[in-house]
Amino acid sequence: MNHEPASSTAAPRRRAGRPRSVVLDRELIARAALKLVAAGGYSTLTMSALAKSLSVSPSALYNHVESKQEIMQWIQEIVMDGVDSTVFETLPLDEALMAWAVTYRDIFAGHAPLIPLIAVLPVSGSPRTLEMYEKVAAGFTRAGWKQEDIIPAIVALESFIFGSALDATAPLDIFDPGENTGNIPNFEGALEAQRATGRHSADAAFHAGLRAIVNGLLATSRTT
Amino acid sequence: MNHEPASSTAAPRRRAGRPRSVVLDRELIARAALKLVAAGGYSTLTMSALAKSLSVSPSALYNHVESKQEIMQWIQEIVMDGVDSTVFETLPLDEALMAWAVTYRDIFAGHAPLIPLIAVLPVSGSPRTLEMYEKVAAGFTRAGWKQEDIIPAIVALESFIFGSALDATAPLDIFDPGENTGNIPNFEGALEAQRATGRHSADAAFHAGLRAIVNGLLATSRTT
DNA sequence: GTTCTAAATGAATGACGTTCATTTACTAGA
DNA sequence: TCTAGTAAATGAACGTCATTCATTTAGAAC
Repeated sequence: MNHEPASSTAAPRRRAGRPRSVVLDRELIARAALKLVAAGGYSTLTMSALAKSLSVSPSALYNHVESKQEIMQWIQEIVMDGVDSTVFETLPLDEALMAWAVTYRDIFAGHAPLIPLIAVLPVSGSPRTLEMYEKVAAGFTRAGWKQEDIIPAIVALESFIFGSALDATAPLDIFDPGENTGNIPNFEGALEAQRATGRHSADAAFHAGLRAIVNGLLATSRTT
Repeated sequence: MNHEPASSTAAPRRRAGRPRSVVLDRELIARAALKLVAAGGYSTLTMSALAKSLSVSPSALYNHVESKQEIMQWIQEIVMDGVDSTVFETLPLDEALMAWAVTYRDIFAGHAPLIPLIAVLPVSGSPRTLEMYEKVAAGFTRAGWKQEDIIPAIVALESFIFGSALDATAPLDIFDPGENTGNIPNFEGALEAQRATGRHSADAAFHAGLRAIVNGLLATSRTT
């Protein structure tokens, strides 16, 4: 992971404008947006706040960006770059999948608003995401998987990861039945027993689920 | 599934107003909202469109609703009611989980914008959701599961289901690498092989993943 | 008939994201 | 050195939202 600035479209060269100290470009905007998000969450990421943080007027951003969505995509690429997919080159498939999934979920738990976007976004716009897929696919191939089973396995894992990342942002007491108690003995019993373990239910669920899905996938995999 | 009107707070009785034909109430608003969504998707669900569909001014809605979010929660309850969780009373656990998960995903694939909401919403506000959890928990209990493992298993399954529902809304060609071809032989090979099967990759992934996670959970389950 | 009150009104507000005509100031070519 | 040409920034709009609020309306209760 961790690439250079990597602007797929050549960065605009200093040309003109006002007595500006710097000229906006993709990298600058994306970094500023990420900083804003890091400081105050996604609700503080507005075009005017972003512009202000760059000492520029909101409309100036539109010389470099088509829409706010595009900025979200830039952020997504940077964030995705934090996912460690080198593990597929060093670990056996099952361990690599587990390690990869853990970092993947942890990172996107802090960027939940990106998830509905990513799930629907063509990968063609994100070279780094493609690189990640390549490394994962290589891991499956090396383990002898049938080619046609690889994409579904990756997508299934990602679905679980994204769902778990969303879940990780839920409040701790999300399952508290409140006043609606009485008719739900099995659920309440399970809830109490889970509570007694002292574990975060989201974490317990993610790890149990991850083990299950990885084992399950490997158990049913047909090799070439 | 399928309950009566079920307004937890008593419905406001006809009291006064204008020469209105009907008085707004929770059920009426929720149904109108759902109808709007069914007709034009979530982007068409605005407070003024909703008000117009009820022949009322937007501000009138706020006599019955705290916020648009609350309307979304009402919709969520109705939608959740469509998930069939009676299967746990008739089928063995593994089959019941599969059947339940399939309807769960299919239904929420048509209501993706609800997912980020649900994942974070306290269940205390939704009696029907609690009822569903009770049925699922009962299924696990009946199969002899350790109580403390039940909640994590349910949460893991739900995470996978929600992630898959989001994924189901993605465009068919989401994985098309576009111009970024060349350095990704393993991924492209896997993609081509998957394409050749003629299956929707989202569907293939969901079914493969579901089988894997259910088998994996049952394989590692410790019973009482 | 007077009072009480739930409900509806419509005008106004304040965030947003986004557009556009206009201006600014650097660069390249004559 | 002068002159276009042009990337970039400006600020004043817009349109679309959700939401608020003072005011009005008209049944119900006594």
